[in-house]
Amino acid sequence: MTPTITPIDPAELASRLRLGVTRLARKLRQQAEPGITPSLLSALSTIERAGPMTIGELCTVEQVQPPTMTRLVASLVEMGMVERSVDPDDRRVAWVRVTPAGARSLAQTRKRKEAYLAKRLRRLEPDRLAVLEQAAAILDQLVEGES
Amino acid sequence: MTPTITPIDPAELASRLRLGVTRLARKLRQQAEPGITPSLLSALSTIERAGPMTIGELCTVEQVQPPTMTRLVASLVEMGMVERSVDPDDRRVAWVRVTPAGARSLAQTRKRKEAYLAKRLRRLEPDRLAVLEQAAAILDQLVEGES
DNA sequence: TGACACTAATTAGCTTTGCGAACTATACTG
DNA sequence: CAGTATAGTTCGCAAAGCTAATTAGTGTCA
Repeated sequence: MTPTITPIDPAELASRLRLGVTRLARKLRQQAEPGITPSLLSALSTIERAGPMTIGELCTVEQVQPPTMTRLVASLVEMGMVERSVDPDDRRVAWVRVTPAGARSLAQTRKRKEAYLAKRLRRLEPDRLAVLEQAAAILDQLVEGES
Repeated sequence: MTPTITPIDPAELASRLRLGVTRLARKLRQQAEPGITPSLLSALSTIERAGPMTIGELCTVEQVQPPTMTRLVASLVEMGMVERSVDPDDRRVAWVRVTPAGARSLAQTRKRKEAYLAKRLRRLEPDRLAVLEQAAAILDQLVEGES
């Protein structure tokens, strides 16, 4: 479908992709449940997926500076979603891990949070879904190899 | 390429797409030039693209509540990027349009702002670029038909 | 005409998220 | 042991978003 003969201009694509991504991100942000915000959810979700990890690792994955992550983690701890512990070998390091309550909340919350997007995705034809499926993987890589 | 036989689960895709989009949006935000922020640029860009428009129309396109857009437009006016005028037929309505200075700044700024993304896109193989090209269009539609 | 409802945009006040700079505590190294 | 490096934290600030309440202008209809 739509085989592209003319080479794609990365700058042009960057322009359009940036707009689309920014708007979708904004729309997703609006779907936040009361209590857990998108940033908190994103961090929590990463912690669950990547297992116990340090604040620094979290910063890298979440593309956020340390002060921001310190605050996000503090919120999650206060909510009982996450536990901190000091590394016995290097006491500067803080490990974080999801609590059972956190995992439970994550499952429920994730479902609701993504309902908005899923609802819209369900209206798409299968081949468009397939495009987005591939795009999701590419987007991940795009940000991953990072300085 | 990569024909998907198994049907794609929209919920699953929603999860991954949300993470990728959120992170990329965050990374893009960090590339802001001093002076013009991503939100301002997005609004300015929309005004240029969609011609003179009202604040309300801008809110719809930008997926933002009126108070937010009022503030963004006020900033743009203060910077001389945009001009406001009162609709003579309905004096509640405010029209906004890009000034020549705004267009100029937009061209420069856009180039720099998208350099980050374009730089990464250039590392991709053509067929991956093609996927993102299609994805960009789909993302636009996804948010467009909206309640 | 005058009262009432509706609409476009603004103002006010709050929250979240992000940053950089400066600091603390711990670990490493020569 | 002095100096340097590293992991997180605290502080203060700014941007961007929201809701609720307000202002100003339009439209309706009795």
